[in-house]
Amino acid sequence: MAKLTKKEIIFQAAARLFKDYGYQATSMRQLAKEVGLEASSLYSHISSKQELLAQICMSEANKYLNHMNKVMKEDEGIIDILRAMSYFHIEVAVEDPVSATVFSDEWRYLEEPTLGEFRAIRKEYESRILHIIARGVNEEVLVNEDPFILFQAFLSSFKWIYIYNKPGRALDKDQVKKTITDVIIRGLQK
Amino acid sequence: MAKLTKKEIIFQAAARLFKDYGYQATSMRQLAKEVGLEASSLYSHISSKQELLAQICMSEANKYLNHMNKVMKEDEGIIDILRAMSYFHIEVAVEDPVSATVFSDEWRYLEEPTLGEFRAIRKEYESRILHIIARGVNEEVLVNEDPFILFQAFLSSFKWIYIYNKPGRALDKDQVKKTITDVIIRGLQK
DNA sequence: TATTTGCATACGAACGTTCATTCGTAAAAT
DNA sequence: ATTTTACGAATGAACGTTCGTATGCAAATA
Repeated sequence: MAKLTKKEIIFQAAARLFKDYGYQATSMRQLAKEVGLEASSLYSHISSKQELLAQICMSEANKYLNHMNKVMKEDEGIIDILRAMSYFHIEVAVEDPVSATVFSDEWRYLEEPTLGEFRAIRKEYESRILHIIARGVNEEVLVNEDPFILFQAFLSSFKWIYIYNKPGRALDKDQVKKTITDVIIRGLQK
Repeated sequence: MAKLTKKEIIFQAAARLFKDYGYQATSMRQLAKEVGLEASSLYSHISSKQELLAQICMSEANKYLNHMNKVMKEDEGIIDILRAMSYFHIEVAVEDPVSATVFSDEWRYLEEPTLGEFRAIRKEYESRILHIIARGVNEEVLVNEDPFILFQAFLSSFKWIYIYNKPGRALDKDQVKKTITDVIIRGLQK
């Protein structure tokens, strides 16, 4: 286990608190207590509460986009691409449910200009998935329905995972990957 | 259109603000401005901010539970029950996306004892769906996978709808009902 | 006249953040 | 080898602001 800097410890604790209580409901004093400091001492390591949220959200957003770039390059069939995307989403959700939750639920408390950057990355990412699905519909690999609805159905399949992957009730990663991916692909396929 | 009392107007505005900004990030002064009052005047109609959240969440929770009771009584086949549940979820999400969002995302800011009551209703509701799905697996109507995972896949299908049903981008209700229900049922079915 | 509704004002608490200062350590200078 | 300088880390006090809410009184409504 690599030794974490205090700054990393703070970010990690912040992510957990943001997930458990929400960004707005988490106070800097609460965060300070969590890492064994006074509130003011946090500012020796970070510049603002907003910076904490920004870094968590942006690094997570880039994680998704980067992976997308890898998968798309391999130029496989549509089903294979969707399957790979599904596996990756579930992998992230199970391995780092804390960051995934903050990324998913708390990004709306980002302020400009970070909010704009976040939205741009997200839009880029989503429009690429939408495009793949639209192609799948055109090529009659997927069911002949509105691609946007299918796209949302696809993405929403992964949204519950980080929420319900609680300690003591840990999900088997491979089982979730297989089950969810099979269910959604079967649902979308013609 | 029935004429709304001021109290109803306040609740409606509160739900919209809670949805747009979150419960914690919505201030009573903001809400007051929304309904053309001063903050203090709100308290002639309601007793607390928490009451607003409580009533919105609880009435929505009961809505789901009541409908479940109707559907279950008819004692149809498992696929028919799941199909009816899916239609109902989508109906609610499209018709009242505001309350549905608050119900779905903001309930965690409920305080006791309302939080406990809410959780109880929700648990009752979800365990019944889970039970149906487990039966479906046993009777080999649904795919032979962990019922809990299938249950989550089912419920998550509806979570995106209220979020993306924005003005100017309204979704066709019947189309969404048909598409989403078909996708999820096909995915779950053996 | 009695009751409801709205307002101005005020409250204590909590918020994120800044500030001057202290402490311990490690590098630099003597 | 000893002293000086520099610096990162941490602190408690305080800042201005905003929060949800209470109170007392005026205006509107019944």
